[in-house]
Amino acid sequence: MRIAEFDREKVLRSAMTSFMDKGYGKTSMQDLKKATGLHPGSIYCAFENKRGLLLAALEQYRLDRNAEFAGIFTGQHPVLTELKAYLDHIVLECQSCDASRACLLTKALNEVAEQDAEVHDIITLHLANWQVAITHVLQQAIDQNEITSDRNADLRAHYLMMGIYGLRTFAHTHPEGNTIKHLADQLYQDVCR
Amino acid sequence: MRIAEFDREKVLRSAMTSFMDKGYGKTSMQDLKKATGLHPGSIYCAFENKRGLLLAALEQYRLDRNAEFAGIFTGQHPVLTELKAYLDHIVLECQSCDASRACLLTKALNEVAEQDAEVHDIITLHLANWQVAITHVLQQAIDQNEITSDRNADLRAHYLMMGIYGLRTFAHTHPEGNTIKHLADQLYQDVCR
DNA sequence: TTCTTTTTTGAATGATCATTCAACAACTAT
DNA sequence: ATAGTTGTTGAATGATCATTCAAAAAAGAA
Repeated sequence: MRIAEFDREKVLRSAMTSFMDKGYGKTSMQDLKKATGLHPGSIYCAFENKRGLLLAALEQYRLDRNAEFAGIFTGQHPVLTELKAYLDHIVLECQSCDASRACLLTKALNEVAEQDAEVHDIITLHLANWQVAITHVLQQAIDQNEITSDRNADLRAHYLMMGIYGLRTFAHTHPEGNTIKHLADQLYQDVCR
Repeated sequence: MRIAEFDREKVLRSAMTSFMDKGYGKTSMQDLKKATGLHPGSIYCAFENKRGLLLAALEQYRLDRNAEFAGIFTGQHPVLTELKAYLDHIVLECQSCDASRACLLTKALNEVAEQDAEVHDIITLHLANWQVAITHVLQQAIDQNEITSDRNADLRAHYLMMGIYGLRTFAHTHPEGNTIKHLADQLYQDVCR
């Protein structure tokens, strides 16, 4: 026996940012070697493939995003307060210098999912889980009479997700100023109206 | 002298759909040869580069989109009626079987714009022009008292664009049913509220 | 027709890339 | 300590790709 020397999470996060910066296709094994510090052979030993590394990175991304979500929706504050904080968090992400480093899911969805059914399914599943979580949040808000029930939680969740997708794309071409913040604020109002 | 044999618009539209289907990076010259019917040498003679072909395809896409826009906003109907028709048109596009063939601009923005400043500028310019056109439409609606002036046309235009970006991404994972239609209808209401 | 210019053809080129592999090193268990 | 197993190294491999090029073909000008 022998234990692998590298820190799996660090390696996967490095791979993640490489894939987000250059895209999956344009990220060469040399890029990945530089980014992760792993030699080609080690990558193939640990992840079988460049594609295997992508799958593992997607899984790590899922874990990270879930942790982030759980860290905001703790239940310690009113649901809507937490939802607002969640949107503000996304705005900051869009405004950060590496906004183009956007979301691994949408990047991979655009670039590889259409050619790779398994990747498509993984991403679709992850997004579906995200939707369930958001629906749950909005259902809580309805149950606690923070918002009305004339539009159900599912509909509101769909709309919120659409808005967040749009915010991210919008940020690609409008990184300056606080346009993003304004849009997010109105999105919040429209979802909770 | 000798005149080129191929139909430039047909070639560019073929290249467009190839780039949209497989992405710019994964579309090989062989793919382009099959799609356009042009041999590699001819492509290099006419467009200098694979990248030159992308630039030409982006320009053709711009022309096509502008024509489409002008065909809907004719001024023959009330502005808001035309805006509704525009959104319905986008919904149909999202629901069509080749929804993944989405928008060349957002695809290229995600895949190549971050690595290629000129492509980024071209896309940003096109999107800015689109924004101006949409703002103009909404300003008309305000001037004609079809919507209130408590939110200005710019803000409304930004929100509409964000929504359309989001619709397209959303459609990638929810092609079924009329969720897209519902979302577009609410987007319309929120923009015009 | 004949010359000139431009396009077309498709094989050749050189670069890049993912992947493999065999030698080597490190760790565990006996 | 030693055998066995597994991770690491980095050069080699074979495939793929964008690009080039020289020969052939087509069209207009003379």
